[in-house]
Amino acid sequence: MKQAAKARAAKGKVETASPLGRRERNKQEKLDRILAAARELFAAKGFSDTTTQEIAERADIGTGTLFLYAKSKEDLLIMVFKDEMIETSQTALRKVSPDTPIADQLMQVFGAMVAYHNRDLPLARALIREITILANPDRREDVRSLMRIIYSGIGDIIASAHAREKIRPGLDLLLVGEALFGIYYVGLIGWLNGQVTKPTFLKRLRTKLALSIDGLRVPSAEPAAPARAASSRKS
Amino acid sequence: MKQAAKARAAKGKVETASPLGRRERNKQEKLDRILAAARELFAAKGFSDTTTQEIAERADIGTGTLFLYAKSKEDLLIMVFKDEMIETSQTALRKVSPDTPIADQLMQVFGAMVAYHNRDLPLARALIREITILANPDRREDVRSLMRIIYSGIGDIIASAHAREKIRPGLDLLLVGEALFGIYYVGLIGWLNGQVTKPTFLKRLRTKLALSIDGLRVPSAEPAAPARAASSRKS
DNA sequence: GAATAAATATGAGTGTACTCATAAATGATC
DNA sequence: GATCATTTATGAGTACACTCATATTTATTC
Repeated sequence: MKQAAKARAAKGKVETASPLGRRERNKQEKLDRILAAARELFAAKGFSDTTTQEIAERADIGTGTLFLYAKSKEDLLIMVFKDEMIETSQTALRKVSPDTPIADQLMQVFGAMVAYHNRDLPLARALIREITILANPDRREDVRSLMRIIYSGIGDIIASAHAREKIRPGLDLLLVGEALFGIYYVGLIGWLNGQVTKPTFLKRLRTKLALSIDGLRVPSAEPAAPARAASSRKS
Repeated sequence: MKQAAKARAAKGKVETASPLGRRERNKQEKLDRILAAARELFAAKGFSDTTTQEIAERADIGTGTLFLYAKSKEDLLIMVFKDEMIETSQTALRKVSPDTPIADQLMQVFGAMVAYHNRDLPLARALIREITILANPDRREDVRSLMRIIYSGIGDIIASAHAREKIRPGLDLLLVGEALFGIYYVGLIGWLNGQVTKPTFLKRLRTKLALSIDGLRVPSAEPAAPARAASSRKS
């Protein structure tokens, strides 16, 4: 990989030498290489110490090409993070007994996320970082896709729990998704802030979660359309 | 102001012409000018369309000097925003009758914040934007001060309500602060996202707030030290 | 296989937040 | 008022995310 990039850089434009240019490879392959490069570099050097140049180089593409596949550097992060987050939560859920109450199931998943966060900060911070998109009104579309990812991951959990009849039918998935994300977020702040210890945080979290789930009303008038994206993943 | 800056730019280094250079002014004056310049420009052009060069020019200082008074462009935003947010919440609270239940008082304050947000988006977005600090571990100190601001503002509200005996003594202020901030945050996402209408959001908010306040347990073992910063503002 | 159109790739170029070596001002001591 | 030390100011310079005019490949039609 590195060698290929170097060769390219040394030779300048390859025109007649290699009949197999990089363009015979299809878009998916290229995207895969980009994401792999990003994942490796983010994990090795951290997000802010990784430059888009480096990612492009490692993926063996031009600088500009990178931005045909991702709208921004942060876009790359969320793409990489998405898979890991969903995988983490689903792996955690698989270990939980079906008899466990829903609140505890969610706690397990959340615990796994937290553990993952501790293990691999540079990637996990993507979620928080990406939120900055909110500050830029031109990029609402990105926010929507971010939320779709989050709802998708959390929605899967809820849907799974629902299939085991541990949750009331008709519960507004979106609402729970929001609450869980919000709790995750708020907890993170307090935690990083150093003002709340881990056990305290987890205790509070448990309380809030129980409240959120046991106390929620099902909004009967609303069709709850936005949440459908989450449940349509595997139905 | 503009003229002064222009004159400076035209002449280059002013050495003998004006015996009253800018250095006779003390730091506070300079900071005030910087914040005023930032406030005006952010409001007029928006955050991202305002350059640090412009702010420096309007404040009649060098580019580098700006960064002696604020660690970053976003730092300026949070400084400007802090005052307005606290003022907004306190003004709102002043209009509420003492007989109003605490949940409704909070709702009033929150409504004022939302109204403010609608009225002056560029500044209000600072709060969300500043959260990006979390992504940079070198700036934990900044996060702490941000949270102190938020707790301070919300803490004042709670403290005030508490003085009117509409809230149980011993209620964990920090917890409520977290919850309110989290709710604000989550609501904002859904709102900007266009997936939740304003009335729906406010209805949900009311439900959640009631839950947070009526359902919370007071953690008796904890001294609740972090919340003290909020109440020490005026005691 | 020539000609044309459409899609995709490229990297030098651009804008801007932030830095840093240098300079100026201020204060202290004699 | 000369000398040194400390604080504060400066703007040209730097680094890096992202753009855009141009080039290259692929697809299509004859």
